[in-house]
Amino acid sequence: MRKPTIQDVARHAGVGVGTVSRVLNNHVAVKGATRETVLKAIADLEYTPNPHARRIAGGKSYTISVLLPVLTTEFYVRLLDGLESAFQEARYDVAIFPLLDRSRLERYLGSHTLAYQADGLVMATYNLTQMFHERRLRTQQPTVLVDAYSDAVDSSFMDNVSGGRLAGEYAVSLPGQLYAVWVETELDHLFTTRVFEDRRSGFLTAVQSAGRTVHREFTSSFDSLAARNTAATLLDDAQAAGLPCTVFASADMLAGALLDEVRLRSLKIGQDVRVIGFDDQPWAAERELTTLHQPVESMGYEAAQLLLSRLNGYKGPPRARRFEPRLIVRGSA
Amino acid sequence: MRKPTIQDVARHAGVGVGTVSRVLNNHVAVKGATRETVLKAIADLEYTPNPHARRIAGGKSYTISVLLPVLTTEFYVRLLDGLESAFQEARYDVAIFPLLDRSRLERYLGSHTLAYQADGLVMATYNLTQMFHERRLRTQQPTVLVDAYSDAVDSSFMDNVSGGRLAGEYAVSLPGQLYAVWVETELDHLFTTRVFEDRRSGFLTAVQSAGRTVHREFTSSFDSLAARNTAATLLDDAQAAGLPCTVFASADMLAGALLDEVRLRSLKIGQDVRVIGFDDQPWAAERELTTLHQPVESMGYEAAQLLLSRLNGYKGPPRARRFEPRLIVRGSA
DNA sequence: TTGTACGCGTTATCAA
DNA sequence: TTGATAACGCGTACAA
Repeated sequence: MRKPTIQDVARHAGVGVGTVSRVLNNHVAVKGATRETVLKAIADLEYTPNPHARRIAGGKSYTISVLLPVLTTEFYVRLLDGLESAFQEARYDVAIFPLLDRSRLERYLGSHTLAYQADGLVMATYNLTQMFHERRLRTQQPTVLVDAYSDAVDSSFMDNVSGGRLAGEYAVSLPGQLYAVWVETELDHLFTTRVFEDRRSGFLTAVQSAGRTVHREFTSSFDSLAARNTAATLLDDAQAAGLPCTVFASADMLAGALLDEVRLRSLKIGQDVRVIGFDDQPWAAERELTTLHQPVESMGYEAAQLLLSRLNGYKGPPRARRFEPRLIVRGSA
Repeated sequence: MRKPTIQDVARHAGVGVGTVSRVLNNHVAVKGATRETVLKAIADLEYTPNPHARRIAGGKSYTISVLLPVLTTEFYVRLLDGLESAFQEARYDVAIFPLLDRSRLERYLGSHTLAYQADGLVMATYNLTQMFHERRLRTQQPTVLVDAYSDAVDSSFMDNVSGGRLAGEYAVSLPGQLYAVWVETELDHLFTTRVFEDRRSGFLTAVQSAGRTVHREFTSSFDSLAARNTAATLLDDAQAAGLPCTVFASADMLAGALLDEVRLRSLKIGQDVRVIGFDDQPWAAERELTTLHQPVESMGYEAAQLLLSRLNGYKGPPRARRFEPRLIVRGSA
């Protein structure tokens, strides 16, 4: 049997196709009763609109491209949840583009591909808008940054400076020397992010305001081996300098490595060594990790709203939506 | 200025729209001269066909969904190169779906989304067809497996048994004890792959045929920290048992960790410890790693061809395209 | 070998 | 508030 069309629904409901379309798109000018009739007909026939027909009739693609780093972090799953729920409400499809390599990115956005057809772009973590200015990308769609900030386009992001500050303020209230571990910014100047610099500057500010200093800082790449090595080096230093100590690990992954290493050395977490993470990964609760929780879904949802308003014609200057992290105190600190 | 349509091209070339369409779709019945005229008009106007209009007129989506594990390996970049080049020739768009989590997969394929609309599915590495049988996914599109095998659907894959055998045959020709490191198969029975079992069975077969035995086997998760730990444990054992030894590391990443650890212990690579990897990652050449090279692009290209033939109506039984790895001998063994 | 005309399933417009 | 109908841009019979 053929897939039902809007015509079938209209006939079944005894109305015109225009009315069905209006119901589908939540137009105001539909009487409650007829709306019900139409909705019932849609359910009866198990009708689903043909997206391609919409796209050609509407002159839009009703598609948003989301450019994502290739990382299996819970973070991006949650971010997508927020983005997708907002776009779904507005009947937009979401196409995900993993940022596998630079040449692929240029190819994707350069020509007649799906991403190019998209009505809007969401860029997560990396601010790729500089490529636009370099004229390497010709894309002109409305763009929103999420988990990143720029004064050139709309953005929705966590206040990482504030997160660092919260960590710092809490850290100085604890006894012992202060340590910090940062994540190395990526080498390619294109795929770069400022979140770790921000966390650092917030943390240092708080520490200085309290008249304290950070005993030693470390930098590690975002990699479990590097994290483990860094944790070992840090603890060597701390044990030599004398415990207790408090470590701000600017990502839960780094904090996890520290927890491992502390256990390995039979030291007491939350006593000899206090650890503050960042992210509140799903495992953070069971490992009793004190960390900063980010409202990731909200951040995604809001980013989507910013983009949707542009698609609906909003022309104002770039807007920034700043979200605040929350310190979750658990056993590790 | 408005985006040019097929009408504009026809007018500019002084032909009918039908002719332009035929040129676009490589139909045979077009005279060489008129084809040239049309092509020139297309170039002059910088015309690009509207994919949505095609989709509705043709009744197909001209889109292929590729389901990929979220791994930044060179492997998947190359695989996509092969897939995309084939699909592009046939004027199909490719949508990438990162396998972020299980629920997202179900959502993607479950209803009115982009993936569902696709004319065909490519599944890389993981064989998700069992979900279809469990009726968790209702998708009925033609499907092809790449880097995985199943007798239920078309597949294009490397002969990992043969790769293991090649490694084994070479390994037994070298002096010293034999070691092997395997990659732990994932826990979730859904996201699982047989490639490492296959490499193992091929390797063991070759070793046994030569009347030799593997001194000790290790298993590591696909993670640089675990790889490093495994490398250390292995070398402890090997140094105690007496060098030289030969190690088959079933993935270059594992081999790389071994190389690091060997250097750390001031042992001689290719002399005290011989290492054979698998994958031929870009860095393998400069690190002088003996490894197995996979024709990844070809594998992707062929997978695409298998799927395209189904889309063009081919109804035969599932076909398997087997590719052979090639041993690249370098300094490490 | 080529041009014309119709149909695909929507949205948008306009008159009722 | 609604229904009829004209686009939207392309593929494809069918006729020439």
